[in-house]
Amino acid sequence: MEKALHEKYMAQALIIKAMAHPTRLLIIEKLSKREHCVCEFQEMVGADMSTISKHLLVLKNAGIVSDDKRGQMVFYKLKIPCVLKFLSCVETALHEQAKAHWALVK
Amino acid sequence: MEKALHEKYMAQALIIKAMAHPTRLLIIEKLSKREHCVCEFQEMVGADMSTISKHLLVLKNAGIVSDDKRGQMVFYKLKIPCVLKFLSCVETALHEQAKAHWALVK
DNA sequence: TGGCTATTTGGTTATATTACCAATTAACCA
DNA sequence: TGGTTAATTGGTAATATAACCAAATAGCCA
Repeated sequence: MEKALHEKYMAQALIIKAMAHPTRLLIIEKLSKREHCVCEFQEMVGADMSTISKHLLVLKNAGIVSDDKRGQMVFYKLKIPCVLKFLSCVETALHEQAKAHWALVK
Repeated sequence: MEKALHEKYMAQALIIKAMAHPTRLLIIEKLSKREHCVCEFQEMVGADMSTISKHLLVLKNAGIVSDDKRGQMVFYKLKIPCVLKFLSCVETALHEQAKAHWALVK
């Protein structure tokens, strides 16, 4: 593959890879409604806070979320709302798959 | 996290993870124009054919592409075209990031 | 049938990702 | 100041991913 082209796909993959984890998808979906602090995600997910913090770092490094420290809490918000359209595409695909699977079973 | 919710995010992540690789992004983009056989991708990417074949398997397992054997060749085509909208979202985000970075440098 | 081509599968190794725990940093308040 | 809370960072171990080579499969044609 040509170098410039490869770098384009690398950059795209970086953003997409950042989304490719169940916990991070939950985070993105929650942030689409309103901003949240780290502790809120910890309650929702039930993992160690350091784990949540690292997931948020991945999203931040990819440019998907931004952070804002207020007092001792850090609030995160969604920077690229268009990723949600993609999630609905994925949801549709999953429904199609379920339907196709069901048709085979019958 | 509640079990049903976690499974929803797991299923979504499976599809997204399948996209999260430079070679597979190239494949998706090429397939958005027309179907291609494995050997065409090998030429474009320059990797071992077994590597390409495995990338295509990942996309197929995720339900993103379908395959069709005709003669000794296998043709792949895109099953979920809406993933392309997402790629344009990602492209826009990358441009924004580049702009923001440029503003800092100036 | 035997050889040629396209593709897949199996195996191995190197690298990346993720989760947890422990330690650190930073802000707040008594 | 000292203690408490929110969050991040560093370290480690388990697991997943990706690349290549070699071998197997399947279709074609002489």
